[in-house]
Amino acid sequence: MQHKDIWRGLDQLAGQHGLSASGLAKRAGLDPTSFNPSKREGANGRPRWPTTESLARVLEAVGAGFYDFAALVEGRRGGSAPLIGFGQAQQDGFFDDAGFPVGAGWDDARFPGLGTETVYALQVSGDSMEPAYRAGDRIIVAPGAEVKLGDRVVAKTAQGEVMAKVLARKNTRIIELASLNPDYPSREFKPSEIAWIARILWASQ
Amino acid sequence: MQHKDIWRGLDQLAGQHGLSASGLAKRAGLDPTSFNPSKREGANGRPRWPTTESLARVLEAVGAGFYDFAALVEGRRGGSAPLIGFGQAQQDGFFDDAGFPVGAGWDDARFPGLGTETVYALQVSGDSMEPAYRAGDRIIVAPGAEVKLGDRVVAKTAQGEVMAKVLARKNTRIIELASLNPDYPSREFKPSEIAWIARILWASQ
DNA sequence: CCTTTACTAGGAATATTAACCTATCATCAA
DNA sequence: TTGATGATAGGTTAATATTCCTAGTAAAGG
Repeated sequence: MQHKDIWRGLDQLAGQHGLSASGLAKRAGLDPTSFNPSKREGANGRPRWPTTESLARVLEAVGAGFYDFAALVEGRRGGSAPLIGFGQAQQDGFFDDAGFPVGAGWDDARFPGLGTETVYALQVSGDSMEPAYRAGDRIIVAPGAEVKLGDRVVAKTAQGEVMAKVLARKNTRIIELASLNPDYPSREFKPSEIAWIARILWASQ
Repeated sequence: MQHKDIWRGLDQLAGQHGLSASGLAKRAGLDPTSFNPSKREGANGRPRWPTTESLARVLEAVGAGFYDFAALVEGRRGGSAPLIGFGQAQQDGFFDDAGFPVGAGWDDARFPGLGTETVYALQVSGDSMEPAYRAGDRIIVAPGAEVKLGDRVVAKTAQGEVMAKVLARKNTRIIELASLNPDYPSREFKPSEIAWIARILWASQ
């Protein structure tokens, strides 16, 4: 996080409420010159950081949350995390001594299902889905997500059976659902025999 | 947002990284006394607000985001979803016609790693981790999470190797990491040969 | 067009936090 | 048990942000 990110967040917050930075400061009971663009860096080029007290006053004045403000500052929504490949993870500089991610080499990856879309979880019992899913595992399912061939899915038949499978084939005449365990045979259905198919996004470990 | 919320957030952030507030300040290159409980209010009772510059340094030092910190400050708890078992899912009344969850029978389940704690993602390449993880899969790892026997973990050796395993045994003399594929043998290490172990929370599907 | 208000730059004074320092107690390792 | 380190309280100094003020330009309204 850079100081200019905070200033940008303040500008965006002001904009969301139809205000200038000056107007935002005024509404918060601060001096209207407080957030002047010219005052965001000192004459020596040193960045000026708005205080958390000023931020709290501003957020109070426009009825916004700190969490919402932080999303503006970071230009991000929920459901993302730093990401690298296993290969890069072998190199120095990606983890601190305690194993936490550090450094600039991490991408920021959005993760499907972890933002605001509707998801639900199903808990596995028994061993009928091993080795893919063990008893007690929880899978996160996104009913609104696009489903492609090869995706792991939860499907419900017209008869009411709910199962976890792999979508092997889907066309106007047939829906083939392969077993998660390749030792078991695929099952084929007519489209009318399937009530819905939803993509599995995540499995707990 | 009150000033004490920010201090609480800082304390929680410190705790997540196994630090005291003093240790957190120190790690951020600030004076270790900066966040002393005694300095959070002035002698006249006026609240003291940490500067955004100090926050930025702290977040940089522990690799956390401003957004994550804001969630701590506001006590926000993301990362939950409706949950039922696969058995219940066979019954009527849990899904609408399009497969979205409906009805009152769903529990609300919190999901580790999907709220505010620090997590990162590693992307799998190649087929060396099948059948547990396929190429392109992403696993979510929580460096601060408690690790128990039987957990799937990412471990880094003192030599720098990073691997995904199952924690089979851990005591003062030996750390045994079992392969995710039971056809492969376990590996045993002296504790000094392991730099860190972090729990895998989720695998993409 | 004129007046008022808003926005912005810039400087000095004021207020507040961080840095620096000292001291004490607690914890950990040898 | 001893010594080193960490955590905490508390005081002083240095650094930094806000407030207050002035002035110019822009925008809005009559």
